[in-house]
Amino acid sequence: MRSAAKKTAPTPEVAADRKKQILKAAVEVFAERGFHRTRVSDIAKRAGVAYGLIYHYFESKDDVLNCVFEENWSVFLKVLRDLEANPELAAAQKLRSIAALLIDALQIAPATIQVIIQEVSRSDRFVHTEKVHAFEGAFTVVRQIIEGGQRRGELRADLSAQVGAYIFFGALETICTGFMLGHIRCSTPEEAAVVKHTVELTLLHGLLDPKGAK
Amino acid sequence: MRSAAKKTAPTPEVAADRKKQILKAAVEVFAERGFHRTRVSDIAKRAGVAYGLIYHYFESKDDVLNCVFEENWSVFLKVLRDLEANPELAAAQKLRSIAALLIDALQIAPATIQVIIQEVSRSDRFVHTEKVHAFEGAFTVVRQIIEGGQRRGELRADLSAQVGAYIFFGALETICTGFMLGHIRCSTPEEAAVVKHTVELTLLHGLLDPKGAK
DNA sequence: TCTTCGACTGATTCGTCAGTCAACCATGAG
DNA sequence: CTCATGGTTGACTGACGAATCAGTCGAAGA
Repeated sequence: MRSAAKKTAPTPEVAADRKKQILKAAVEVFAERGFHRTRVSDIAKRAGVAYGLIYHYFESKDDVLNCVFEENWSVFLKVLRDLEANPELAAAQKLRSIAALLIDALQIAPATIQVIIQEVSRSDRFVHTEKVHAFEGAFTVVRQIIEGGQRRGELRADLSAQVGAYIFFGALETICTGFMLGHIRCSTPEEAAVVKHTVELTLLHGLLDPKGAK
Repeated sequence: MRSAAKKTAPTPEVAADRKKQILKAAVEVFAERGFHRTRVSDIAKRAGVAYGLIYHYFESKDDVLNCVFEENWSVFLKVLRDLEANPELAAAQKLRSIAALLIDALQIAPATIQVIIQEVSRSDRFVHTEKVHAFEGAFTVVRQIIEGGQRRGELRADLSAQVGAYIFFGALETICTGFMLGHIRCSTPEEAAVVKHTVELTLLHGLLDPKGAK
């Protein structure tokens, strides 16, 4: 009981709890069936809540997806921005950290990652312009990291930071997909280390064997 | 008027033409609005054909998408397999060729690429298992190329070929996405060259500047 | 006790398409 | 000329699912 609230607080955080409860259920079913194939009634059922209540807390089905996205993406973006702004770290180290962040997140909250990657980054790209902007935010950070590294001579200057950032993100995104399909294992710290190591070698050092005969 | 047909050719290839005509229209509208948001009537309208005729040539709306996919993917896959089997080429060269193939295709048939990437590779992954298999085909080829390169000492042996293949494909996929969003320009040979060059440097040589201070 | 307020319910409404089908030509054969 | 064949048409139907809304219930305040 949250009796502490003065007279004007009948349900202080109950509402917040309910909303979270619904969001949690939504993430689960979205991850299982995909946004388009889940009915609002599926979310309600999973949350153990009446159909109509969804519309008490959310504008629409789309709004539910938006909330899932915004709640998580803003956190991710903040971490990214902090990383980028840190002058102590080399560009390579920043990129490594981002990759590690995502790969670790896969173990902690696979469903959430899956929903964001599959349902938000993709679906109806041209309708939800705001989401494209959100992605651009993260994307810009990576581009800036690369550009910074190039200026300081840490990274190759003779490539497009723009395209490089796309490659970096694309690599991570597809690893997430591979994980979801069960093709890439990274559920244990050891497996995750292999993946991180491969990302580092491939993107930072290159696939070519430096000792290799040309 | 197609009066040319002799007596025994009422509709020999007219049917094939019609089918192509519908497929072409379908690719266009799928690219514009996405599979889910296009109505069958949109396809019909674009093709300048009656609604019902779609169902004369195709089982269902899904079947239309399938045909788009299969017609193009099989071609792509064949090229990939031929590349992989060529003992003349170094692994790096094979990977370069694949990247070039895709980047060039972006200029020739952007809508087709877009549909395959956006609508097939993504949507309803777990429903259309056949498509996952198809993708695995291409994906396996890349993994084999990497493994071959590793065996011959051309590529680093201390990384997961599986994950590497995912990174490679992910990079290319996202470049396509960037192109579709208008963020990556590669419509002229010069622009395409920049992109190819960046792919090569990033994935084969690594982002790190070899001269860079550690 | 009575009233208010808002969380909560779920049957109903309403729009949207995918897919069907009966009728319509055009052509070629008898 | 007549019939048959098969491509072609588009109005129609049936299902599905998002969103609504009239109403229930319980707790807090008067």
